[in-house]
Amino acid sequence: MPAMATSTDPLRQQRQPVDFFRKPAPDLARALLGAWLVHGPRAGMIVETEAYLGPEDAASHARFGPTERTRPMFGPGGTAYVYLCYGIHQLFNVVSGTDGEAGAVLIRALAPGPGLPQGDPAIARGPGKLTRALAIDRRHSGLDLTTHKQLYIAAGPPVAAQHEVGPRVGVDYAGRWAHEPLRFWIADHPAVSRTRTTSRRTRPKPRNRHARE
DNA sequence: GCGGGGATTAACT
DNA sequence: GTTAATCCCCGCG
Repeated sequence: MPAMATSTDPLRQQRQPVDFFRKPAPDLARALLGAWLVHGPRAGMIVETEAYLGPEDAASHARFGPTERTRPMFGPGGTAYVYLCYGIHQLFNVVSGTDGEAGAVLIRALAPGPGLPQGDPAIARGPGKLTRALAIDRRHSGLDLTTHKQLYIAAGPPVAAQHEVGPRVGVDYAGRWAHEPLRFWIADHPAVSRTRTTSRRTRPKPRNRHARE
């Protein structure tokens, strides 16, 4: 029996075409849940995303207009945008919409697939960790995911995953944009990052509060 | 040029 | 809950 997929070869046939990416970032962020991010022999299923909009979005790199770093964000949907965060971590984004219209989707977490160790659900949990797991870095920024031989997005299982919505992570500086519901994740999936802050499970003890004052 | 800060992570206390 | 690691981007002058 075939059982577990150990190769990305079958995913090659499922590559998403340009039209898939020609939608607003929030729509693409939802559509990417359950899809595969593939880099050569390694792949993971996308379980968590964030949408970043154009110059109006105070949390988006597009807020300063196109620069050398952010130019891919202003390109056609289906382009890769990879940048360095905190001087250490490479963060991978999928550009949304049409050429000239800024927007991108940050991939925040993957469930390990072909080419990755299956035993550790946290191997690609977190935007900095998944690029390391798939060996993606800034050299991939600007590549066309709809035609590149090694790096692309492939359609996932036909069943649409149940997803949840919340504010984006790490953008407290962005005023009202910090609160917009632009983060999407597959409900209860073990590979989703920041589960503690998300579900505020850290609230164990109301104990004896009636004794106050 | 210079200086502040960030779409993070892991290892602390 | 706090912090170090670490570096390039961006705005300003």
